[in-house]
Amino acid sequence: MHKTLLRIAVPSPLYRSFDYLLPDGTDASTLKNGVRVRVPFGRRTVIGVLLAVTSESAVETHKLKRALAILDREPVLNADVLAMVQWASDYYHHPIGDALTAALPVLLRQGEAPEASAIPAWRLTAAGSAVDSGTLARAARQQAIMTALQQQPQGLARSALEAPANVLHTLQDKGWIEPFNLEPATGCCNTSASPHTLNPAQQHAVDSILARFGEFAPFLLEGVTGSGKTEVYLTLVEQALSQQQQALVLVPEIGLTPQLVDRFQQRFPVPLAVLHSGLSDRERLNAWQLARKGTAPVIIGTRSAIFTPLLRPGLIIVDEEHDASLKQQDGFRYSARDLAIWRARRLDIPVVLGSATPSLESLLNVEQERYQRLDLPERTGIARPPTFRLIDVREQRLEDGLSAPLLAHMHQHLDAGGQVLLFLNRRGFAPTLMCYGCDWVAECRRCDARLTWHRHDNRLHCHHCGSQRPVDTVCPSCKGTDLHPVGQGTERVEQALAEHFPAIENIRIDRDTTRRKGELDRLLEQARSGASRLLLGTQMLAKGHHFPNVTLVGILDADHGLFSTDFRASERMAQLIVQVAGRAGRHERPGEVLIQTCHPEHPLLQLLITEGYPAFARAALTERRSAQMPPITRLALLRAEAASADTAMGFLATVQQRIRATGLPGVEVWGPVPATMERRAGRFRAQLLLQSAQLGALQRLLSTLVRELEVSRAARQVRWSVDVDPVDT
DNA sequence: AGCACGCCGACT
DNA sequence: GTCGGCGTGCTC
Repeated sequence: MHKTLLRIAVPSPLYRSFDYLLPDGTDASTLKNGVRVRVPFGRRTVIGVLLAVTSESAVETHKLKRALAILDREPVLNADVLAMVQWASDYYHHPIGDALTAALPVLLRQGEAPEASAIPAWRLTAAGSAVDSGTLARAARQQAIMTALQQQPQGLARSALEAPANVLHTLQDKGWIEPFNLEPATGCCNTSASPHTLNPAQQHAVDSILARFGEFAPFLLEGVTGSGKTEVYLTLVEQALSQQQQALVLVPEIGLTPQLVDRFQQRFPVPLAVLHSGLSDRERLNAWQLARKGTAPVIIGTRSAIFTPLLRPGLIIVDEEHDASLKQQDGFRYSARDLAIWRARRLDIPVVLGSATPSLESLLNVEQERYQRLDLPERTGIARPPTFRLIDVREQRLEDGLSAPLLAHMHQHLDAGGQVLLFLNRRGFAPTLMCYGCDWVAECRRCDARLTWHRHDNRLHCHHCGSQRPVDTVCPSCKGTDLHPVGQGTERVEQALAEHFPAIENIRIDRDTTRRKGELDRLLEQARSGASRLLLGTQMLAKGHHFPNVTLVGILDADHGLFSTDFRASERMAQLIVQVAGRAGRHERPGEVLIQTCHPEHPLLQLLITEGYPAFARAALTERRSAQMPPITRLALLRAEAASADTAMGFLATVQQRIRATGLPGVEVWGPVPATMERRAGRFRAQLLLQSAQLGALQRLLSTLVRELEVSRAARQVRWSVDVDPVDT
């Protein structure tokens, strides 16, 4: 029997592939797995991906339809990516067609040819170059465009300008700007190959990894902030390039900053393929294509870049491997870090996981000798590590969240000419609006959450569903007017800073102040240059930015992570504290870190500040071991969401009984329990926790579960999903 | 997820 | 009389 059937992954939420007859006049022997195929599916026509050419089908031959057309000669997904997605679809229990869809650039899903093509762009005309954009002070949008283009003489992609078409056309009518096509793979090669010397630890790390080029070898590169991890990455990438290989670099969302890209761009005289969320579909396809064709030897991207096909793969780097954004939080819930390991094994290449604060998962892998650990203990230059101190705020009267000792230290450091960075992971003015008459608090109508008062628009915002409304002036409960903001957000602290330090310019960096494109860069530049000496911000400020003159870091509220229902909360708190602290004392001046807390006696917090992250991590791992929690055991969640709490909980209760009845050895079932925030955007959420010491047992249970749920009538009353290795529970 | 079929309530 | 509400079923 000839192999004449096509096994196709079709974009749908179904946990199976579909078989088709060959299109008319097609020779099956020329087909390669991974090509796209247009097929009839139900009453529609869709684009699927060829998984295999086969001779047998579980479906009777007369029921098979004929595929309409083969869209590619060469696979859009090469063998390793195709295999990786199939493995991930299995492991994360996500439908194969949907998983493959997530791996393909949008334009390829829509049937476009996989060719790079020109990008619509704008540049200045000769007349435009002569214009003083200061004269456009009354037309802010036009001015922004002109300024941007004057900084980029070679022109900017339409999508990078983020300007409405009518404004562009106004400028075109004035004869100042003109449209043109930006060719793919241009705009590279301004390399300024500076000589760089590595310190002994860096050199040792580089040598160890280089020795394993060409084979599968996972490394954990543990380097404190400022120890020069990036320089190690650059040297390794340089080596890969010199061996005609490509390097794939994964970074967390917030880590993919223009500074990082610049650093790579300046080092290598080659086109970079940069994959970030701001790209248009066309730009994304182009970057993807440059990677696949081997034109771009270096690919930098966030989570989804792990699916980029590479012609000559040589090295994978995952920076900030502990970062939660490497795990997709909805739909196809894969971990880009874990897939990177899988892919490197399949490709027989080294993979480097880098972090100043490694995940307990990776540390356990080191302990079990699955990963080789490489340490970068020293800070580069003459910088010394910062000193830590806890401030017990139970004994303090807090003025707008700032304790007296913290204020005193701030004065000291500012007087000495230093820069001060304050970290508060809460935006808005106050996280609560409370009635002092009856203790009523303003809550979201659609979520189980309090509303945050934002002063800039004087409205109450829900940070979970995005809804907002005017601030109450009368208490809806007791009709009193004694309503007060309680607690501190960054807006409130910003105001307090202005009162305490009127002579010192401060800047606030959070999602609200950086909404406009380019604003984050502008503020960061202002911080870096020292123009502002008081820096206040949320996570955005904590991750990956260098502020050489910061000598004091204040963490305004460390308590969030100490007592939480999520077993990973303390790990995340520790990582954040270390990361924020890493902003201090990076130059000649030693830094100081002050942490405000109501629980200065907390053992993990104590350990963290007295002995550092490695000691903290060892203790946390011991805790996980006695609690039988990941990474010692494996975890999966069955999540359910419905319009009513009873529906969601009832469904999970049925599933739980079903599992109990079947009696699966080795798997514990906990719950169902309502989610941490049970109601969100008007929907009720609950989850069932499945835990096992054996991955195999857990996986088998999930497989049967998913197969049953797919056809279960009860399951159609809810929205359910499986989350393997969840990062928040 | 789409998309159609199907069987009951208020409208031109 | 029909437009349309969303329950149910199916996709090689």
